[in-house]
Amino acid sequence: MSSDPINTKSRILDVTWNLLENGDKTVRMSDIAKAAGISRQALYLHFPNRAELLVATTRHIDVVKNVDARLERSRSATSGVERLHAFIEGWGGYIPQIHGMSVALRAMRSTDKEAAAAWNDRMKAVRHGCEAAVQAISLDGSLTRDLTEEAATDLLWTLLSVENWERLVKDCGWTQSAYEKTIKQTAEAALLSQS
Amino acid sequence: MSSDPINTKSRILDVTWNLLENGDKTVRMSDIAKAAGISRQALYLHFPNRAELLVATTRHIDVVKNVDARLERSRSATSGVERLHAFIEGWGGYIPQIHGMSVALRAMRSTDKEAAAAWNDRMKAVRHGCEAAVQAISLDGSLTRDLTEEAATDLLWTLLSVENWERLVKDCGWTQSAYEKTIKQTAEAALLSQS
DNA sequence: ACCTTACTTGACACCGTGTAAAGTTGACAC
DNA sequence: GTGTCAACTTTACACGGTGTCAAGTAAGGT
Repeated sequence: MSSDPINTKSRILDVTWNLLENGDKTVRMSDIAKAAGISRQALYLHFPNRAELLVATTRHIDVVKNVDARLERSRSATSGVERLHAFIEGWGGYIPQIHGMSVALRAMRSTDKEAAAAWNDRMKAVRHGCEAAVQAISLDGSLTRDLTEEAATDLLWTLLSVENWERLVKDCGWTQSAYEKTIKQTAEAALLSQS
Repeated sequence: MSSDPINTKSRILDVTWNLLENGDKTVRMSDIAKAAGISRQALYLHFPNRAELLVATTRHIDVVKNVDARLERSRSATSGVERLHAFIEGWGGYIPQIHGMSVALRAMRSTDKEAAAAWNDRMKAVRHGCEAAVQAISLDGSLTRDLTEEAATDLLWTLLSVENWERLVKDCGWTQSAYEKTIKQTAEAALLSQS
């Protein structure tokens, strides 16, 4: 055979992504192998274990979906509130695309240290975005006096969690736009001083 | 031996509870058995499987901590806002005591249907409390016009999730009182009309 | 003395992850 | 056209955790 290893590797990543986002049940290594058209063992020739395969898949999704560009778009905003809106749209709109991934990675957190670290890294990046938005609001002088910048960042970060998106969109059946609209309103109501 | 089965059963529940709240790692059936001073197999004489043991433990905690009384206390509130506050204190103050339990039950959701159902039931009860608070606010005429009663209930329910408590208190290091205070403020800002 | 109840010990099947070893097949080199 | 390398295959097995099964034991009541 001797097929192209790069093709196989990216095919594995695509297939893993697809299974995670569209599959209903838990995705096993054998499921991924079958979907990629290789043996389960061949999977371990490309990735040392399940955790690293999942982590590699997140990175792969990031590249394909260009998450950096998405999140950096909020940098061009002039006012704090604009920045807040842009960030909520950027991150909030990204969540649906990584949701399946996120479920799998979070499920591994309890048993796998590496998976936990990967997820935390990810969340730390989101927190940085939240921090930047809060600082922009603070610089405008419109941050509520009830919260320090740090507390405001924590709160916004919490508001924008994947878990909250899950609950509102998946459990409560909200549309993506209703989610974004209400989160924006809630974030504004919680963070801005009533002028 | 022939020890008292009721004592053994409640000892198992106590020990499970204790391990879940104070243990750092994943709690296995063998851990529980060892802590209860019985064999692993004897556990299966009292509970058919891990899921039912966990579910029974939640019910046990509810009884001991009197969760009903806690949540019903908000019924005596006169205004909608008071009711909201009482509910946030009641449920929000209960979360720390069931947190370990909640982690374990949520971790099982993906693999065990019964565990998922038990957790959902639980959350449905919380949602009822949220609904009652929102209706009280609406009756006062102070619900924001931006949200329907249902959407407001969804939002409050989301705000009061165990996951949000986890993030703010466990991950961000907030105190319990800071958590309660800020959630109250945020809920008010999001749900009340600006008068 | 006998039965019942609450347990014990030991063995084992199942599932999913990860490891190990030996065999196959295609591409490319010389 | 022979040899070698790389990508893969098949088969087999160890491990950890859950759950099952069967036989044995020890205390209490009648």
